[in-house]
Amino acid sequence: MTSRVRFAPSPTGFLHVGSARTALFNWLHARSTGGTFVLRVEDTDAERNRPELTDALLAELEWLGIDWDEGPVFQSARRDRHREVVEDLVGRGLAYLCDADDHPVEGTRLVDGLAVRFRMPAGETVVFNDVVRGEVAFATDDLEDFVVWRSNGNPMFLLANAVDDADMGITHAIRGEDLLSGVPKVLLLLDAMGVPHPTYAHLPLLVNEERKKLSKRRDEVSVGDYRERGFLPEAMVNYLALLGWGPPDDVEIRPLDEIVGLFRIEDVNKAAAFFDIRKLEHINATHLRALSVEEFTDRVTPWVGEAAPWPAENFDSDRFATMAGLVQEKLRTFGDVCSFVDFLFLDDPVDDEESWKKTMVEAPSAVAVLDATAVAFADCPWEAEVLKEAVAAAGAAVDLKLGKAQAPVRVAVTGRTVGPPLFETMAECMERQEVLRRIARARARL
RNA sequence: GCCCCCAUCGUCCAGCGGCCUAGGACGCCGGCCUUUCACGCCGGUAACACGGGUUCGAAUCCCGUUGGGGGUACCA
Repeated sequence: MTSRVRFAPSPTGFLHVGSARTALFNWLHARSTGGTFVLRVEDTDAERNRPELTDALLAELEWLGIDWDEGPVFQSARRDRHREVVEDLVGRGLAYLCDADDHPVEGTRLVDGLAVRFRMPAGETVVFNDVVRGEVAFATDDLEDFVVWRSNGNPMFLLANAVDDADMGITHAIRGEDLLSGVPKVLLLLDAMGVPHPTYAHLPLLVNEERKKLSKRRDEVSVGDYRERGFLPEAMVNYLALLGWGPPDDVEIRPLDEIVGLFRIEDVNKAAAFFDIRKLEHINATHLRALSVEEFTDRVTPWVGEAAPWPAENFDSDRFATMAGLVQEKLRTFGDVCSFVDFLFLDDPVDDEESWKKTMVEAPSAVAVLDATAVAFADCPWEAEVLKEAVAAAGAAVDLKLGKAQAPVRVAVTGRTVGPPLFETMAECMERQEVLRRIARARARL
């Protein structure tokens, strides 16, 4: 039998990184076993359900490259079927009506104002074998009669979940560990319906630095936020795959299709995993460097658009394209790009205080280097190699190697100690007069 | 409170009874390379929670303790 898995998010309007990891592991299992990946939107809570929230969710999945074979199926559209199952349960005495005070009510007709509770059998043990956790057992005596149908005429998610998994032929339910304790109830429902159980695999939770489940309130959990900060989808899924699973050959950074070939749901480990953004950044930077210059330039361009710190009319796409190749290997995320190229499009470079202090105030030779450089730059050929020699000579005159000598020039021209290769940048992207003006501007401040 | 789950470097992953004086990656600390930073390379730091068993032999199996987490809604 070929596997059928499902990702069943509730429509919250954004994709949580934990949900994305769950979706990814389901997808990986489907793709690595030739199975089917079904998308199901669990929107039984009508009050919170809005179509645009689902759209946002699907867009993020698509961005990550997680595609689905069936769906999205909306649970709310299956209400009649859920009701039918509940009525059957009530009819057979396996569930009963109850009022707002939770008092049982005689009768078998589902009416507004009355909820339905499933009758928990006494003295039984529900056992199941979880793919990642092994055998798990619950005593029914520890469980209470639970609501399967709400008094407002909608099914509870446990009921809808059980019915839909059964009807859709789901073979593997792969999801977060926070849902583990709901399993016995679902199993009892499945038994009552007389259908087989899917195989469960409960993934370890993603936690924050306090080892608590990632929360929307205090943690950065939105996949969309990472996208907007300039993370690549291929880096995002690569990192997510590493949370709770590891490749057998220890090669962590690799394309998704390779992971598909290596992934096995039974290799997933049990312990909670900390979402470490520093490692994500490292993986992102590595994927970034692997891009061709053309593709890098193409994909980074949105980050030098509207949000950029310079006047829009100053932007020059040709100069930026030249610069792109020089900064690609230095970025960790696309979001970093402006700080590497802003000096090209700003009327005056930013004056980074730390940089100024270190290379100008605390460097006694700064004045000499700047003056000598200005003289040399005034009428030399405007080529990287020539500019480099000029600064080297200016430095040598005061006993400084090129590394030290270029620092004040770099800060005068770009505003910062950190940036792209200086001489190439000046030769290829800047006018001689502008460079001289900036050197003079810095000189005037000393 | 009750139920369930978890426990290897700061972090993620490897280890599934002997190959472990515990391996890889991120981070961190040195060094090299170098026009800054970054990249790359070299080296270093750092862990089997504790206590009992089982076994010739345990990070690996069992029990307990401690610690952490999740669940306990007419949310999903």
